[in-house]
Amino acid sequence: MKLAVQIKMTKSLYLRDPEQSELGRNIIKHSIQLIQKTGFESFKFKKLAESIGTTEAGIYRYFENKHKLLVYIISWYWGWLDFQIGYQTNNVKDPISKLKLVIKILTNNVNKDLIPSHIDESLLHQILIAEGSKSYLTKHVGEENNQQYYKPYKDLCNSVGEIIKECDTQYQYPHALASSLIEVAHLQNFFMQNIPTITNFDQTKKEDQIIEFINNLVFSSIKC
Amino acid sequence: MKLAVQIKMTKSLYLRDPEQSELGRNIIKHSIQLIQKTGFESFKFKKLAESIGTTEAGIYRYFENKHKLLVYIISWYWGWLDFQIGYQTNNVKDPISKLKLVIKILTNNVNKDLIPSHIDESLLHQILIAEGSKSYLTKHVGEENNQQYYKPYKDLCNSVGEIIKECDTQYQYPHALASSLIEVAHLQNFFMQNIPTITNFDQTKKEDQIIEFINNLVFSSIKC
DNA sequence: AATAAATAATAGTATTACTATCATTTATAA
DNA sequence: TTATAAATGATAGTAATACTATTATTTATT
Repeated sequence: MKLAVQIKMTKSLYLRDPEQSELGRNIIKHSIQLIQKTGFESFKFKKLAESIGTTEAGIYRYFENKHKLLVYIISWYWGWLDFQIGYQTNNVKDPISKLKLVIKILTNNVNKDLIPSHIDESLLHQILIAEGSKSYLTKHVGEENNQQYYKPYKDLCNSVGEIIKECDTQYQYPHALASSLIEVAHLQNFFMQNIPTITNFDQTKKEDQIIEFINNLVFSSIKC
Repeated sequence: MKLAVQIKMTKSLYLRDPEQSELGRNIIKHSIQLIQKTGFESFKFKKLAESIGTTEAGIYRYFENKHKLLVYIISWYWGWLDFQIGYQTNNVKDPISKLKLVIKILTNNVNKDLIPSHIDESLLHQILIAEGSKSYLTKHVGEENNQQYYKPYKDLCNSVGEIIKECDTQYQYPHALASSLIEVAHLQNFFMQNIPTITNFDQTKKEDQIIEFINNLVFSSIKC
């Protein structure tokens, strides 16, 4: 049996743990496919149920509503990225090389080892780009934050912030820079794909220019 | 009669021009209040109609759906900011001072002269922060871009990009930097208000630290 | 005064987001 | 094995929503 990582999830996000059953894993798997294909606004529990071969009620036993399901999926990915950063930078000593690797991981993650088999990493990456900010852009962000919905995201920002601090102990805004670079990586990818005039990136070159842009942005700001 | 600016809007966004009638201006005015108060997801044409004292059908004669109304409002604000930049930097010669002023305007716009009386600038600024990216984060972004929905946004990115170029003619990513700084300004403001651990900003200091953070980010990246 | 345009009033429809109920299957435990 | 509980399937139902359609009334224009 293939080794796969377990990402710790906030219990308040689900009613029944989707990782513990075949139906649960199917909900995650098909949600990722459907959300990526149709966009979150057109994503309906009824369609999801049909594509799995279960009923709406079946889904509702796992997730109270589709917003929580989105937050679950997005959080899972933040947790996954945070794990990847720890795992891939494990034996990198030099903080600058470390931060460069982190930027690369955040911009176009490649390592697909250890990912649970029901999760399609590249679809999930596309969801992050196009739907990620919808997880926190709600009127209930305050309560949801209190209920730890965004813990994996905050942990990730913190991990990246710590590496920034290693590079420049004097830098005043490590967390703001961390959250900015994470968001800018996704945003510029979205713009490159959809509104290319407001970027200077050529889609044929994939994420390479975005990585260069962010490297320049980050390493000019911090003194190292 | 007070002087007010006219922002040129894309015709495909509305069925009837809301600036040309009392009802239309009321739709804009009350939309801004309601969206800010309840968030876009809970914003309903029925509630909007009630608060104006008209009927749902009345709103639908101006806007096909609430997404178009959101894009209209957001676009109006991009147009307004673009105008503000031109107006306020008009007699600033030094490109660096100009760019600093632009960053300030984008982060917390203050000048409320010339704004049409039915538009509440500070509410609109809050909407930009919390709902702005929903205008383009849709599966139809491609078609909507073709229909010029984002023209004011692209024009603004272009104006800012041009000023960046003035500061450093060699810099490779002026548009990407422009769109990034616009978005980061809003994003960090949102995080400061709602998920403060992922920023390094103290809300009591308002936007001053955000401005400093972005100044540092931008002026380290470009050589000047 | 005649005509057109904008608005108000009302009703109706398909879809959606959920809740409730009960029967059946599957897992667990005595 | 049998008893029991837990998970799932099947079906139905409801309130709210995002629109569309129709007709009457008011307001503006010629």
